[in-house]
Amino acid sequence: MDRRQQKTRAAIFSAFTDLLSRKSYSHITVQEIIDAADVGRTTFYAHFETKDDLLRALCEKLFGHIISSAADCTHTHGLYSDGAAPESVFCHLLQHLQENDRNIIALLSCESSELFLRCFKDSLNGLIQTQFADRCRNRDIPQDFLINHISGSFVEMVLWWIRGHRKQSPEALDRYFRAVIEPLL
Amino acid sequence: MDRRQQKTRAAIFSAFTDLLSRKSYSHITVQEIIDAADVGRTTFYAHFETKDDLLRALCEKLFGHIISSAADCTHTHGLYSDGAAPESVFCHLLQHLQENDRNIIALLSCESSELFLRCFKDSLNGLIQTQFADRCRNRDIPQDFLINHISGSFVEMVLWWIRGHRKQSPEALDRYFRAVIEPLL
DNA sequence: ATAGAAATGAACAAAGTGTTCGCTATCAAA
DNA sequence: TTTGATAGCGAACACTTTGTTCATTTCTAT
Repeated sequence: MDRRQQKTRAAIFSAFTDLLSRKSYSHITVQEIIDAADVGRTTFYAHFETKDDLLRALCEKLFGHIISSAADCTHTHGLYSDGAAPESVFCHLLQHLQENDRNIIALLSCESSELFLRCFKDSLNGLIQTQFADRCRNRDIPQDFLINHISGSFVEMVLWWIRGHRKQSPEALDRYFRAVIEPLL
Repeated sequence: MDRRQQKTRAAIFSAFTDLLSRKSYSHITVQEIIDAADVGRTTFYAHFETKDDLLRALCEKLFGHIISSAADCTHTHGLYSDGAAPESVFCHLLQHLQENDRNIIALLSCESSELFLRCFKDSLNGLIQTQFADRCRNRDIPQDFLINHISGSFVEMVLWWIRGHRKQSPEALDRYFRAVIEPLL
């Protein structure tokens, strides 16, 4: 791909992320993004159809990366390394977040975090579904209820963690999470 | 209060709710709300400062009602005195939703449901805190983690339920939920 | 019946949207 | 190094939306 394209695309993403940390999505104008990214109006619209399209692209980039990275981790380590090693997909995800992977934390703590959280959960749901399908054949609770419960409460936990300024280590959080989830498997 | 005020306020809420079922919050214009509610432009701005203000007022009305009703239920036993009396606050909340209380379902299933879900969870958090504060102090899991886990996964469950077209009865849902939550208390 | 409150519609400036057009700068490949 | 193609630029565009003002009409509470 043309270097120029990459450069403007990156500038737009960066400006957008930056603006999101200061004001809500709906109050950000395309004009502001253009000004902050210092690109021509025409250039913006050559890359993205609308502001919504930009948001979609950003979500895709962010969560596509983090989820596929987590999926890779399960191929090499398995979903849980029961007992012995402290490594779980959840811990892996949390560590990625802790490292502020691609400024994802900023987006999950911004005023419009719902947008990203919802997207995060959707991505996560797919991951959990493929990885957990066999493991949660649980008594009288429907499987998709359980899948939803796991991905839903993981996302809610992340939000709680971030809102509380990430005082806990990923490992501690992982312990808490497993304490509330593992009894169900 | 002046009847005219109540009437326009209701007309605006109704039009807004109606529009939300068809398009996303950010794509709804004040002009559309005005047209749908059939009120003057000046009248709208006499009632609400902005579209955001209208959203806030709507959330307040909806969740203020449902939560305080649930809180009351815990004090007044015999509200539903037949055989299928709700045994938990959760069941009570679900039954309220099932009765499509104030069109709340429409708002929780609309394109912009994140906005309402987040507000729902915030209201719920207060309720859960008062209800469960004494019951969940028995572990190496922090109490506010647990409170967040409960309200968070309840809200996520409601979303799952609504997205799946509410096939389960409130009672069945309540059983599932208690199955994943009660082991922790 | 009337004073005060509420609703109305027209008009307004300001800001934002998404598009077109002609021009320039940059790139990749021959 | 030349060259054709691609990307970016900025001005201008017609358009919509916003939030406000103001004079006027209608309703309501007492």
